[in-house]
Amino acid sequence: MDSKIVGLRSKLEIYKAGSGGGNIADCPVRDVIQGISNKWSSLLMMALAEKPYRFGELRRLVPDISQRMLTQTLHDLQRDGYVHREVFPTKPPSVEYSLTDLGRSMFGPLHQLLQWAELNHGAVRDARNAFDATES
Amino acid sequence: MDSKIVGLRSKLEIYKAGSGGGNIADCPVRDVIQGISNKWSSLLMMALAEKPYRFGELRRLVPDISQRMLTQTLHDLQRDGYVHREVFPTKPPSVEYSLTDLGRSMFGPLHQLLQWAELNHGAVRDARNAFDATES
DNA sequence: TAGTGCTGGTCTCTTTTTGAGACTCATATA
DNA sequence: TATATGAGTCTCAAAAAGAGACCAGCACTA
Repeated sequence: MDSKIVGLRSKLEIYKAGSGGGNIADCPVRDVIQGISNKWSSLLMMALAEKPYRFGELRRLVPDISQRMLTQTLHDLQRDGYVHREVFPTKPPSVEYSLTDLGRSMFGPLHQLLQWAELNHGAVRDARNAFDATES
Repeated sequence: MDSKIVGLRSKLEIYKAGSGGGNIADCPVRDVIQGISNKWSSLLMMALAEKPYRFGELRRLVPDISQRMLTQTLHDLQRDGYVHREVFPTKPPSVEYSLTDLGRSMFGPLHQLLQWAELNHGAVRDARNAFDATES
């Protein structure tokens, strides 16, 4: 590993880190990122960072997610260790989803990104409008 | 961890911010996040954060992206104002992609998330293994 | 007692998105 | 003449996502 001065170190090495031969295609960091870089993950993480929610509550909170994708995204987040799923023996049984410690840990940096988006969505919208105006 | 001061305010409000009636479905923050929460955006942002690259260089750098998705993702990143595209009149003409100021600004928080992934991919892998062991 | 609603899903079908790979075009080199 | 190059586009197949019906068990209502 040609790790030089930290600041000059290729940022791509983060993606390559641990992948032995340096093949960027099968890299653990990329694997982790792709688990949370999909349409619904960050939205559900944000909801659950506020407080635990039940399945139906999440569905009402995010009206445009399909039941199928809600099930699947929660399942994936649970599998990656970000979300805890607990069944309560009510009638009918209810299921509560909450963040794990790992999930809260990951939400830290994710939250920074969300705040950036909150501060800069105007700039992004302007860039889109400018781009769309010149391309046509 | 991410609690006290900011935590009293509903984190969901970031997603709702600016959407008037509070409908989470058409929210500018969500719109921005979904522009960068896809399979290839963060990977290309990371590459371009290192230095500008040409189209073919990016393709070789990320061997498992299709030419079609590379074109499209770069186009989307350019439209959102993160990436600058410059054509040089060589023969055949070459095209260089680089981050804009907005892109570099966004890469700050994104980089934090990537570093989290670098530090914690072991924990995520362990969680996956544990989950896969118990579900079967 | 039959009907209705609640829960958290699954199943199937259709539409959208992505991937694989051939093709373009003008030039340069073998 | 044949082939390579750079930056894409085009077409077709495969995968993923969306829409919406359906399921089970129990409680409440008519």
